[in-house]
Amino acid sequence: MLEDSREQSGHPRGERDGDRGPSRPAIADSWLARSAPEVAPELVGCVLVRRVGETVLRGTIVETEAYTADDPACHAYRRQTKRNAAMFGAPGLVYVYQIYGIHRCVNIVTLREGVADAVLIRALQLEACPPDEVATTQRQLDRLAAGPGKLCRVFGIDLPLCGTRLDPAGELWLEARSPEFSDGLDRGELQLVQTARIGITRGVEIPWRWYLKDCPAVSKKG
DNA sequence: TGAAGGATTTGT
DNA sequence: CAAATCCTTCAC
Repeated sequence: MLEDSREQSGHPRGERDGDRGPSRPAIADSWLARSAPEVAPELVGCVLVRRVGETVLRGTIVETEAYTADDPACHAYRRQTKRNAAMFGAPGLVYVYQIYGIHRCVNIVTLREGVADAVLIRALQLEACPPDEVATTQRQLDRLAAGPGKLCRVFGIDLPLCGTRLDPAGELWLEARSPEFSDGLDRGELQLVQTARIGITRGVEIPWRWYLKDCPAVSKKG
């Protein structure tokens, strides 16, 4: 079991006390062996964990989108290429791509090897400000990972991670929803909203975007 | 071999 | 609403 990184002394601001709880169980590849539209809403509430050296960053997923092999918006819709090859891999692989020459976006590959299904992680709710970031207000912290490009920048997710496997012993992995999050959904205190996907030109009508209602860390408008 | 354009973000 | 910015993808 992975221990949280020890608290670094000397961070005068931005650190909060919410990062000491026990880690949730890591999500198994078998759990991801379902179609992307099935997995995507269930990934909301799960935690994306990133380790870079001694630093461990955690963020609750609050917005996702699903892409499938027969979906015209999918990068792998036409055929397998060098860029999208990871999407054809086994569930539990990571697919990272560069967009507009500037940003990176990260996907979780689902379903099964040979079929290009993946879930785009679009926004994270951070519990604490990463050491290299600046967030003096709660609002700034909320917006730090509010978007697929922003969360990759904050988590240091780049192209070398493309094709690697989610692994609690590695640099990137997923943890299951907390009981509190699941209870919140059960009680209706937390609600998932399903809408059309954002920023695409094909498959525009397909409603495969999910986000946490009223969450301040969701990209654009909730 | 070349050009178009993209699962975005930011500022005007 | 347009720029930034780069490399994959697809057409010639």
